[in-house]
Amino acid sequence: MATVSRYINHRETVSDEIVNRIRPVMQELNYVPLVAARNLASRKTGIIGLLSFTVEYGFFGPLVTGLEKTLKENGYNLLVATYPPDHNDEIAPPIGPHNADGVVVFSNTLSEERLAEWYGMQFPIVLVHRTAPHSLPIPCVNVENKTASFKLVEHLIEEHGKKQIIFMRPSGYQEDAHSRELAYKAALKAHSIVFDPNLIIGGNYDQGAGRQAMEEFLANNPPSFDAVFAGDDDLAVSVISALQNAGLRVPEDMAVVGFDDQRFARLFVPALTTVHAPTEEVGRVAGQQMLNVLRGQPFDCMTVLPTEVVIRQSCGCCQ
Amino acid sequence: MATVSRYINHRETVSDEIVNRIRPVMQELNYVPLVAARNLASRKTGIIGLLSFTVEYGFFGPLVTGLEKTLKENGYNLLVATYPPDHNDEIAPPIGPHNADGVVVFSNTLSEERLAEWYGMQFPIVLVHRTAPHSLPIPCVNVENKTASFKLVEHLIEEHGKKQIIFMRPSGYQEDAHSRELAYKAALKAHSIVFDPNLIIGGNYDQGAGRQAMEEFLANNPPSFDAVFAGDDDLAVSVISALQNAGLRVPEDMAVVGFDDQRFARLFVPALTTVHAPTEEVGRVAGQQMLNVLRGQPFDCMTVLPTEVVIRQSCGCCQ
DNA sequence: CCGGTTACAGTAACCGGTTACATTATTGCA
DNA sequence: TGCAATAATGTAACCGGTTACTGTAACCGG
Repeated sequence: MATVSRYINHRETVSDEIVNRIRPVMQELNYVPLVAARNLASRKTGIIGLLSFTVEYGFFGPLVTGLEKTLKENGYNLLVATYPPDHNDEIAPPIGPHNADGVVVFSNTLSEERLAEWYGMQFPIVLVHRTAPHSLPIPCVNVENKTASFKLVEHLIEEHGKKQIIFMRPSGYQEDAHSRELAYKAALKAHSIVFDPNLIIGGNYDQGAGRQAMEEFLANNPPSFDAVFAGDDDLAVSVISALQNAGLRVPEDMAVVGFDDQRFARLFVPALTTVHAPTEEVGRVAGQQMLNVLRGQPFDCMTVLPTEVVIRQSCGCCQ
Repeated sequence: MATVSRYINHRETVSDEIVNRIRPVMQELNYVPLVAARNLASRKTGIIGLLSFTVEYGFFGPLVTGLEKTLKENGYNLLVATYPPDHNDEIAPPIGPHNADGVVVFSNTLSEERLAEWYGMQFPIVLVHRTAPHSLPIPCVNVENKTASFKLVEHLIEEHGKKQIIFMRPSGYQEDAHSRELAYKAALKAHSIVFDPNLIIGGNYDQGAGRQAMEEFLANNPPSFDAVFAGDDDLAVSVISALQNAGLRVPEDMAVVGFDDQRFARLFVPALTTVHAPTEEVGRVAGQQMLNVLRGQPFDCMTVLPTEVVIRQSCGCCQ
């Protein structure tokens, strides 16, 4: 038994003779080791969890692609669970030390106490699009939000002479969104534009309902703005839809820009001016950092992947 | 030990006295049963797998939402793995009897032999967007493709006088696409339009590259068509993009319709005329059928969820 | 030729629960 | 009151691997 185990796991050398004895029998019996038994004995599950605040966001697909690829190549499976904002973190999360070897967290719902608890028991964690508390040296993978957002807003101001720019907060309002908002304010300030708090809208809407936010805003305000910086592309698209419904032309009357450069961004009409975020790469890097932690190898506490402003048509360029 | 186990699993009645003795200790010890141990002893994993040919498709998010919700409510976790067409089904799939209690299959890559093998060993399977071989009475969950597609094409013919309608095959070319194509041909026939095989294009392109397919087609052919039925909304959007790039207006010069009614469909400009497919419901039903199989309860071998034609602008209506 | 190392194979404890079965306490009824 | 039936709890085998440790044979240099 032990020898077969050693053979299967390639842990120690097994003589050719024995191998030749084992292999045909395995074939014949169609033998596949029972994962549960290995798990119990080895105290490992071969599973990495992904705790995500949603799976609907356009971001999710590429993230999983990158993550799953990296993990699968290294013998791990991916367990997926949503952990939406309304989830109660008092009760144990669906994925944790009891059923996984590590968890990638893409959710603000998981409390810092829980993170600290897991960190304390040496349970591997990787955060994506979220920063760890200072006291916890765990890997975080983010995209560069500020510089790109700053440049994007600057583009609206400098190239298109926009002065009254709305910032629309994405629903869920993750950390990313906050950084983008800060950069937006910084860009205004750098160009001596007074920040108007009334021009920050959204934040508490369901997915895809940037349209609703925009419609409500239009209903209550005369169009006292000339551009919209939507916190992500999903939002940008629905904002454009709302504006056009209201009889405004994009980009002629109103510039709209987004963030993420999701798949449809280049296909939309008008093609979205946005910021390209390397989402699949986020997944790959998160997977790699997780592997590093699992193997006790050094890892980066903070990875910031580069982003790039992509100028297309929705800002008014390239007509 | 046994009593604690019984208490935790609520399998048999445990006296209040013992419960009051167990509970505080569990609290104090922060006790969480080790899943691997329960798995080994109970010969169950509490995990349902999802084998999907891709996770990028717009379909994926809602499917997972519905599936995960149903499963989580019943104490199961969701293990996700891609099983793309280039995957070799000779080697054991990443998810199977060795590490899950059942698998939801959304991929053509998993061979019928494998299905038969699993069925033979009583391993629960649910197929989504795929039909089981006749010999295997396992649950399949599909959406109604034919009637809706027929009506959609009929709409193009009757309301908009279209006669040369392209059908664009989605990449991957799942069963759904085939049904839609058949319905397309049927609709042509019903209106005495001769089917032109040159008007079937696409099928082998990467995601989002309906644009490429369209561009190639345009390059080789003068626009000898007046409408496009794209096999799904992803494709429809990229087709529209390609047409507009080529100087054609949609819907004035060319009608384009899709299938799925993905989230962005109503937001796109022009808003997509398409067929609404209840994707999240597919996930829920698939989850429910899986539960039925797991519990030995009766299940439906074929569920066809209703779809509905949604007329918007890309066909030429509602201008 | 011998003691010591090396390479491999075998043995059995162990991982942490579940569950069949045995045991004890309680209840119901003649 | 006594005995069978029932309910609650305890005991220990078992799930199927991994791995520390033991045993054995081949190999090595002196």
